[in-house]
Amino acid sequence: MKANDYEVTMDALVSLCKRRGFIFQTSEIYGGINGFWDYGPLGVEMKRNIKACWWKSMTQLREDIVGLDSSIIMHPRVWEASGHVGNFKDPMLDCRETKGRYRADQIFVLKHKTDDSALMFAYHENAPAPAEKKIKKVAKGDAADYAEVALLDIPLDAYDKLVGPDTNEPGTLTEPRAFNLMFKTYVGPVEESSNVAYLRPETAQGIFAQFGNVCSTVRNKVPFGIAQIGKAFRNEINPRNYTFRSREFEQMELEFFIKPGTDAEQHEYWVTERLKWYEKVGLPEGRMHRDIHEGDALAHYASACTDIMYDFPFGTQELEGIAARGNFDLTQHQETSGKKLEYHDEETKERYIPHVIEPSAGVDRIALALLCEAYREEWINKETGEISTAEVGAKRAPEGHEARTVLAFSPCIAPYKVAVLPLVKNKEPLVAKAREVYEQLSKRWKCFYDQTGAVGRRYRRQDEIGTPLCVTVDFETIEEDNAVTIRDRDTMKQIRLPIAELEAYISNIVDF
RNA sequence: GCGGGCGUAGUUCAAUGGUAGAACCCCAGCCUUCCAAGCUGGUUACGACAGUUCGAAUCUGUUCGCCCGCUCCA
Repeated sequence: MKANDYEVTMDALVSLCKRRGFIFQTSEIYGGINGFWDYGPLGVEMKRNIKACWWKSMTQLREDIVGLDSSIIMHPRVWEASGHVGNFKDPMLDCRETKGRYRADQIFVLKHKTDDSALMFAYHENAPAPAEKKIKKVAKGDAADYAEVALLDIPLDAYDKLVGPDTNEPGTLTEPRAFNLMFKTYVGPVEESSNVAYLRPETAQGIFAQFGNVCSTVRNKVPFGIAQIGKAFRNEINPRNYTFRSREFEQMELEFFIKPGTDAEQHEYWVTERLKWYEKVGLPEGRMHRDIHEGDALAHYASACTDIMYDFPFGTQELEGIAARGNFDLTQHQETSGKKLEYHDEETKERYIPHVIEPSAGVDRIALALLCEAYREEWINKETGEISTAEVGAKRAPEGHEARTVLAFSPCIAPYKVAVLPLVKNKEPLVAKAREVYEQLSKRWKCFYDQTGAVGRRYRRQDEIGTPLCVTVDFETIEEDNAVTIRDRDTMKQIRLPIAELEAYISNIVDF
C-alpha cells in the first residue's frame, strides 16, 4: 500500500477526532497556539493504551529492562554534555528571490582563489555541479580558479557578491540566523542568565544521567535496558500535519546497554523487535518501512540508524528512530560530570563504558498513525448486510446501502473495550441487568454504558469510536438463559454467550 | 520564518453593507424485542482586536489559527 491509496482524507479524520473527543486544538477558546494539542476523553484513553502496551512489552514481559521517570528540567550541563546547547540549533538563511530556505551548514561556496571582488557561487553540499556551470555562464570564468569554502566562513559584507544555490543573481541571500530549538526557562523567580534551564528536547538524557544510580540499585547485567516515557519539547520552526510535528510531544525511549562489538546484531534485533510491536498494536507490515541511514545522514558517533516509517495520508513519515549510538552519550556525561559511568563485567573482569541501542518512538505520531490506519468508511447493503469499502470521495451511499464510519482499532488500543446496552430502556429489568453487567466489566476494562435511542444507532456510535465489542442485554437474558449477545465491530456479527463466560471471552480479545 | 489559500453552530453548507438560516450530530420526552426508524421540544456559530459606516459575517488593517509549497523532524 502506498500513502495515496488511503480512503481517508486528513480532513475527515481531523473532523472525527474533534467530534468524538480524540484531539482538540489546545486552548482553543483563545484561538489556539501553533504546535500544541490536547487529547480529549477518548484520545487520552487511546494514548494511555499505546503507552501501556509499550511499557508492558518493555518492562513486564522481559526481565532485562527496568523503567525510569526522570524530570523534565535537568541540570543545564546535561545539555552541554549531550551537545544540545552547542548543536541543537540550525542556522538558516533564505533566498529573497526564490523564497527557498537553506540550512547554512549544508551550503558551500565556490570562491575565486585570488580575486576577492569576483562573484561567489553557493551550492548544496556535495552537489557543486550547478555552481561550476554558473562560473562558466555567469562569471565567464574557469572552475579551476575557484576553491570550496563553507558558507558560514563567508563574511556578511560579502553576501552582495554571493549567488544563491537556485538563482543566477547575486545578493539574494539573507544572513544566516540561529534557531535554538530548546525551550528556555529560569529556575527560581529571578530571571537572570545564571538561572537558565531548558525543557528537555528528548527523554534519553535523563536515562544516561541516571545510568550510575540505576546500575548500582538493580544489579542488572549487560545487556540490559532502561525505559522511559515522558514529555519532551522542541521549538520547531514550523509544526505541520496535524499532531505529527508538535512543539510539546511525548516520547517512549529505551536505552539498551550492550557489550561493545555487539552493536550491529543488537541493532538489527531491536529493529525487528519494534516492527513486531507495531504490527501487534495495529500497523500492518504493508504500510511500515525501514529507512536505513547511511553516510552523511548518520550522526558521527552512530554506527547505525534505522527509522521506522509509516505511510501517512500526507506521506511516508518517521514514527521511531533506532540508533546504535556507541558509547557517545555516557562518555560525554562522564567527561562533563567527572563521574565514572563504567560498567564492571563480573564474568570477564573487564571495566568498560557500554554501548547503547536507542529505540526512540513518538507517542503522538503512533497515535496519529493508528487513527489513520483505523479510519474507514463502509457501505452496508440493507438487504444482505454485506459490508463493502466506500468509494473514495463519494458523498452518499448508493441506493439500497447505508454508510458506516468505523475506527477499526486493534482491541488493545481502543479507548473503550466494551459497550453494554440494554435492548430497550423503558423496561426496568433489562436496564437493571445491563447496569449489573456494566459494573462487573468496568472493574476490569474501560466500558461504555448506553441506553439512548435505538440499539442500531448505539452500535454505530460505538463503531465510530472504535469499541471492539458490544454486549446487549435482551429479554431472553432475564427471562430464559442469563446470556447476552456480543456484537463484533468489524463483522457486525453476533454470538450469544452466558454472562458467566463473558470476562474470559473479552479478555482473550482485548488484553495486550 | 517566507510565499499562496482559507476562517459562519460539534460537522457540512447558506445568507445583496440592513432580523445570522438549514441539514446531520447532540440533549430531553414519547415510542421502540438487534444495526444511524418515527413524533415533539431544546442547546449551540460569524477566530480575535481595531478602523470605515447611521449600520459590518460582508469593506480595510493588524493579529491568531488551519491547509498547501519551501524548510525541518521524535
